[in-house]
Amino acid sequence: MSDAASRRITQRDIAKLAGVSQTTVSLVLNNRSSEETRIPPETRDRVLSVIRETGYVADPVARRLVDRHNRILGVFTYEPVFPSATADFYHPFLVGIEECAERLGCDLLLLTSVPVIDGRRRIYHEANRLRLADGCILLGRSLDRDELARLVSENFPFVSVGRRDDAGGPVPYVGADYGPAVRALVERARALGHTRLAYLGHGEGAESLADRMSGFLEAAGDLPVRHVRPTAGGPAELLDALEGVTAVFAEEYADAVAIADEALGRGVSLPADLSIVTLGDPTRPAPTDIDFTGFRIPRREMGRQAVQVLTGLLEGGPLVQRLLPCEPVEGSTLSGPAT
Amino acid sequence: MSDAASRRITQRDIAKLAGVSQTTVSLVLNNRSSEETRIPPETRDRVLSVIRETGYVADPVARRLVDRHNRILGVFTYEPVFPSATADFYHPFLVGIEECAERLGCDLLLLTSVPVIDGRRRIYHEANRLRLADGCILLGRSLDRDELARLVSENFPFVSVGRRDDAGGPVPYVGADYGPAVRALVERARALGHTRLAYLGHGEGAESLADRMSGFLEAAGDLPVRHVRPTAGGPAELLDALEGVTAVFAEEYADAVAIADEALGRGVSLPADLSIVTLGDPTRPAPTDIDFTGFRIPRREMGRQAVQVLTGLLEGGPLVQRLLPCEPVEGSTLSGPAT
DNA sequence: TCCGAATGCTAATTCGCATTAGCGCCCTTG
DNA sequence: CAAGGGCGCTAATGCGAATTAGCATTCGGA
Repeated sequence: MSDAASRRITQRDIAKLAGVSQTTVSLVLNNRSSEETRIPPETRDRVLSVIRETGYVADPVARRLVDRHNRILGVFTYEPVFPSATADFYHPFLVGIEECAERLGCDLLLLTSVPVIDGRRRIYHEANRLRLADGCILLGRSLDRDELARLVSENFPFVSVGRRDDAGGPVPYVGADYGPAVRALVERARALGHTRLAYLGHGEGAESLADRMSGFLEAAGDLPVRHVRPTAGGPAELLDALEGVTAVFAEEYADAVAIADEALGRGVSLPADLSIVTLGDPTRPAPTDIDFTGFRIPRREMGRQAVQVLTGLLEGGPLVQRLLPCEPVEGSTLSGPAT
Repeated sequence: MSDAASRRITQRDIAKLAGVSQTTVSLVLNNRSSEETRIPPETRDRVLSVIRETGYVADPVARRLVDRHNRILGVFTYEPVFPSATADFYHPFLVGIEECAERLGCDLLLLTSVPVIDGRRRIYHEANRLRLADGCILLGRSLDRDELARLVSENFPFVSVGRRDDAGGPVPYVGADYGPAVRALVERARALGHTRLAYLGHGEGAESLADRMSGFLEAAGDLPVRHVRPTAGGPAELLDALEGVTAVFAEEYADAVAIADEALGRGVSLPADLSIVTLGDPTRPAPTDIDFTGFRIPRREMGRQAVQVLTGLLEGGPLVQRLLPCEPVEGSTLSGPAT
């Protein structure tokens, strides 16, 4: 390509054109006329006009090399964002992140180049681009423990979206407060007279799942509870496994839809014969007309606040761990059990 | 903060630890044992093991300073992505862009920090961050002509998503082929017997609007057409302005929804009394249960191909201008006119 | 008239990495 | 034993901007 022709214009070029030194150009650019170094208006104007004519802008890369920060925030998504299945789930987080970054005058570096190793994305690899940013926001249901620990130990500024257990030290996060949200739903079910409850989901593996499960168990108290894992088996098997249960709490929205459809297909009436409660937004597309009772994850707000916490960190602020309340969704799939 | 403690580890540090020079570390890192410079396995292993122990990774910033490119693609969105109104419209483009960037091992820099001046975002301003990326993808309904011209004249590698008129030179783009898509719909309407057609929209201002309009006019031929601009005035006024028309082609999905609702409210039956055709996806949220006849903009594919074209450019490839076909949507709002 | 201070600028260095040129060592060979 | 040549490494330099230290001027005051 036109190497010479399209070479970036540099401060040296400006300097030559204005008949001054590169230093002066830099000084003018940064408005740094202190006691020690002052530039008379004439010179300053001359330089400025050359800059205007040429349309020069400082190379952010070189700048960054010198002052070690560049107002770029990295965004790392653990689960691949494609196919768009999960994209819809992650989008609101990104919207919140972007919104706040915009307000703060930061750009976002989407670390999309991260290679997938052993079925998951890895931050650390030979061409690690993370440090191009001042700090980083980590997104994903389950983050790699070792990588998290390494980030912590290297003292790299980052914030996780979603609560994380300690990883060789406390992990900064902005998460959703699943515990109270789930408890409230379970308590409501109990108040309505349900005594045969089931938890449909893994309930472990990721903090967000464990938090739901523990909220469920707490509120269930000494009530017998059934734990149905949506591993193999289709909707039919799942529904079979729920025989006798009057209220089921579904970790995954899609699972709720699946068993609801299956139940309706069998002539079971909802919620009279079976109450179904969802514990969050769909992470997979799950088309349905049913208005499920449950709660919404404050995704956008989580994104927003994650950015705030991160920039706070960058400015030497404290390590923050914050949980945001989930918004209840009234819905129509929870009622008293048929007597 | 812990300046000294948390200072990045550099090649020099590695060099000291391994008892070699910084040069050697760099050579080992880049596998550059040529005829001239070769590293015996012992030394290489020693260096590598230090690198492994320390977890060193090269600073992408410094690297970029040297080789003048960094596999980062800038993404510049003209319209602010917030509030999420427009976000939903732009999301698919981003998904396509991200998908392709991932495949190519590129990261994406979302230029969110761009200031809004005179009601619109501007690329060129004092803190222009554009050049941090190797090249850039421009997104937005209407791009600023002057800025576009400047990008062209500066020979900065970029690709527009959406067709653009020349701006002091041809503009590389991947756009939607509105002309044929609109023509096909108009022709279908004519074949069904419609003779009183209307175009609801601006039909100018942005290339994408002008393209729709000209497709409309071409296919309308010598038929009288009415042009209704959705400026001031609510749905009622718009519908009034359509008196006597049997088929209306709406530039904006939301406008189609508005007049449809208004028409239904007045007891007009759709499509018997009035056929309504949409010319693209909703750019604003427009909730409706109506299954409009029209077409879909291949947004995701446009994003994907924009990335391909951009990386092509970066590798010295040709300037590409490409239009992708829009996918027809059968829908149920176009039928023969009531006789 | 001469010294010291204020003024207006620049040379030199730094950031972390890549790369070119070339230095010193050892081993061969005539 | 000296010359020649391969081997293994390093010094030096550049990328573009920021910054520190300090060099020339001019000017004011005694």
